[in-house]
Amino acid sequence: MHNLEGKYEPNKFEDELYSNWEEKGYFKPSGNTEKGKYCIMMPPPNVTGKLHMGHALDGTLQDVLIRYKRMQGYNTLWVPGTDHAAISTEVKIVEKLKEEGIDKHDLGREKFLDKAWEWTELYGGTIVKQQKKLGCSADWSRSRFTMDERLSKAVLTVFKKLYDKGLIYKGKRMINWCPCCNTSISDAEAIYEEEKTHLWHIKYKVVGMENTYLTVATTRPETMLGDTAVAVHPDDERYKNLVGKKCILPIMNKEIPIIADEFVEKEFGTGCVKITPAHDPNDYQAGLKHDLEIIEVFDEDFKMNDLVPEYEGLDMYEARKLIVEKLKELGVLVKIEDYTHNVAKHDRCGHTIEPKISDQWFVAMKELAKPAIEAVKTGKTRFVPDKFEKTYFNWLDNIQDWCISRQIWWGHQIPAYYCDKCGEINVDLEKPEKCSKCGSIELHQDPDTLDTWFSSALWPFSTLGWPENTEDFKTFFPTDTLVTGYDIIFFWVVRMMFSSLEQTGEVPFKDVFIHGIVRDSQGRKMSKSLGNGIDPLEIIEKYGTDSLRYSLVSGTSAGNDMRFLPEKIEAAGNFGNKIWNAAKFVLMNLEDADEAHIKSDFPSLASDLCIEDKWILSKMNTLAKEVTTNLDNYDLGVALDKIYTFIWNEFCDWYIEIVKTRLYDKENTTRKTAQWVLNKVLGDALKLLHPFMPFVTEKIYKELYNDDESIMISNYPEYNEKLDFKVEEEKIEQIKELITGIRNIRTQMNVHPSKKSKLIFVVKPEYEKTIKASEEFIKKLGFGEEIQVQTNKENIPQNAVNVVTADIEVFMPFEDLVNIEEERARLEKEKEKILVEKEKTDKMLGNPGFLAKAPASKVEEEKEKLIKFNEMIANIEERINKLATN
RNA sequence: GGGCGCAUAGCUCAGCUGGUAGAGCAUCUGCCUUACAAGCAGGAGGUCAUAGGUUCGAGCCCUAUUGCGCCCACCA
Repeated sequence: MHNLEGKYEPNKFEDELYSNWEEKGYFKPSGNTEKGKYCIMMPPPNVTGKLHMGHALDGTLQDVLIRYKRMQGYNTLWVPGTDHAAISTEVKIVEKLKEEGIDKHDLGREKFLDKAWEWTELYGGTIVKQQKKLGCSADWSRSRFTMDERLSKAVLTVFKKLYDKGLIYKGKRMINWCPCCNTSISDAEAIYEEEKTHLWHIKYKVVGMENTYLTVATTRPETMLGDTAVAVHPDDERYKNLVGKKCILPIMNKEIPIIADEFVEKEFGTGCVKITPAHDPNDYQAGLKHDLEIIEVFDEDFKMNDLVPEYEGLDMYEARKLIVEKLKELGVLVKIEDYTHNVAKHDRCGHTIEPKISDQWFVAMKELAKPAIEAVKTGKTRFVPDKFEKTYFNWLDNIQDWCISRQIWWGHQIPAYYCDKCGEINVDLEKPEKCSKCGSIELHQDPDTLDTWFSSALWPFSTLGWPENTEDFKTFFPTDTLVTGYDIIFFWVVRMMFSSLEQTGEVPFKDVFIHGIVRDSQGRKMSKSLGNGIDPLEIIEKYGTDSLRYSLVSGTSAGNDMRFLPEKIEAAGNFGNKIWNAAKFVLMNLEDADEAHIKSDFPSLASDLCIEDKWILSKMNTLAKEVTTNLDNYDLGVALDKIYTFIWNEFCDWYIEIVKTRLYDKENTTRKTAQWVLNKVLGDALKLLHPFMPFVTEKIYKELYNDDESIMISNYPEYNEKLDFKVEEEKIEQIKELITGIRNIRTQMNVHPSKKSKLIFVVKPEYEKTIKASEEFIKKLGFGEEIQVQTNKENIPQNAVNVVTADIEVFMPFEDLVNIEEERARLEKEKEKILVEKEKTDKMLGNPGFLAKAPASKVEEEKEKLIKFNEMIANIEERINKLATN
């Protein structure tokens, strides 16, 4: 007796199956080295994060791949883990402390970090539990965290190596500063948003010239206090004579030079730019170039400093207001224009980023980028789909040095120790005993921490134990596939590439399988602020994990965004239900089966196979081949849709219906064979489907094979030449076509299902046997009460309607078929349809170019088609003529 | 400003190296047929954005145009 009772209710068995897999240790590498290894590193989610649709998609794709490879016999490893997510975690903790009325700085670094670890331990398990709920078959025993001791060691090692090589340096640069998080951030962390503001036009008087002014346009009048020049384009005729002179900076009443620089756009505004080297990246560059003084107008908190006592301590917007007032008063404000421009925001907190000159640590990118570009150009690492190579190159070709220091506490503290005496920087994994230069023991560590991506950049090898040459590292590195969204190619993929090449000399992964973003039903990004996010766990709760996974993969293609539609989940659930019921049917009919026979190999049965058995076996065989190809090419959506079609539209709709007559007849000699085929085909179908829908397939598999073995470590179906039955396939396809035709006519004629008719088959001699062998199921599916097979057209009743396929003609006599005209019309329509098809073939064959240049097989195919069309048309015409004579 | 992508059935999307356009949902008709009404059977619905070009043959390759989207740069 099987246990597939009642309806398909995934939530009743999914969790239990998962625990079982985990207990059995199926997620760990098998250690079998015969077929080679296959390794994926899971992109580590934020340790305190919650599973969202993006994770669900990413996790599902990886799980499909890893389960597929595992079943194929590869020594598979999928390493999971979490990321400390420096700034975003620190922000969360600061907020939480604030709720408790505690200020970060009052608490102090040590205690703050204690709190952070507490927090990490408290919430760190959440996302892991959710990933398990998703069915992820990752090796949790190898789970890593970016702040683990071993991973931290890798981080410090890399830092020191790069520093010793001169690829990490410290310097004063203009960097992005987030006034909200009070830290520097990298270019990649800045996102741009359009914002409405104004352009203030201010005139500066030129020194030594009566009534001559330069008018500058600015979006930030408050920074004018720090202006140290006005720039014009060197070719700008309007101002050529003024270059080299000075003008007077209003309010400050000081003379600043008028300089010429090509970065100035003549067409923009007035063609004059005020230069504030301290607060604008371009101005900073100009300042360096022209050796201008750098005057800051803000203090550390971005309040006005004491440059002008009147404004000291004001917030920049208040200061702006007052300064604009003042300019008006002075009569130098020419006009105020509405203006929209892009403003840089911090991707974590959304606060406007300020350019700031600051002492920071950088990774010099130029040299590191070269091998990373080369590795993709030579195909050592390839992107799927390959269009993302362009994105990758585009980023690397224009790469700037990477600012890696952050003024926060949660993260890897920079292993640089300053000598209090001589100022020497000592970089080492641990605090040196004394300064390497002067020998002083007065050393203090740089308080800054590293950008969170610095540690994730090492993920593919640090998780395997590097810099130690561990067994895992030797076995699994370089990894095989990285699965990630296109939105983090810059952040992560690029950085893993150059880090791995620099540290290990090898690419971190062979394939980068890129997916898109999961959007809502209206095509919008899911976001907290919009509140349009769909919680994957709610979907799982309601429809089961398999349904979620199905809907995330079906009908999708690599690299493209997808919309998450509720209807799709429904469809997925229906599919689960369909499989469930099909399995129930099979199990029911296998209850009295001879187990040894069911499990026997194919060859001993070959002679017993009926034509429909061969058809479905052959179909399954082809499917296994195609799905394997598709999965190897990362066409997961295509593979899944093929499996779906096979299970539903071939196996359920046809094969099961066909074999019912054999199964229900206990005396039937081929009954046992039908049982064998059902068992075999369902089993193989489950295996093909398992990577996508692991739970329902496992549940059924266990019932079907009635043993302890898991489908997840069973052998993935492989193409087998012996199961290739092209001829039988073709014959059944034609019978299917015929049955469909019969049903079609019956529907058109409004014949109730309960009314049967005699079916007279007129066939070519080679089909006589086939039809006779298929008599029972044709009768059942074609509503026949009796089947008559003949090779000529004698004795066909006058009141019969007919269906024509290439090789077979079927007549259905209906005593009460009254309207000859209707039947004629139907036949004419039928003929029209075929004529349309035939015309296309005629056209191709009538084309000398086609005959000359198309492949021979294609031409043959067309010729055969033409013959078939002609026969079918002749048949129909004959019928029409017969009707006429009546 | 630079780069990339998309436009296919009412909707959401597939469509492998060019060879007579597919799915799900929605829709229409008929069925509670002993696995499944979350189902079965049968339909209807597409000049593959537009205009050229290459080819015997173009949804697919090339060029231009239109519309939409994304990424990078950041002109004050």
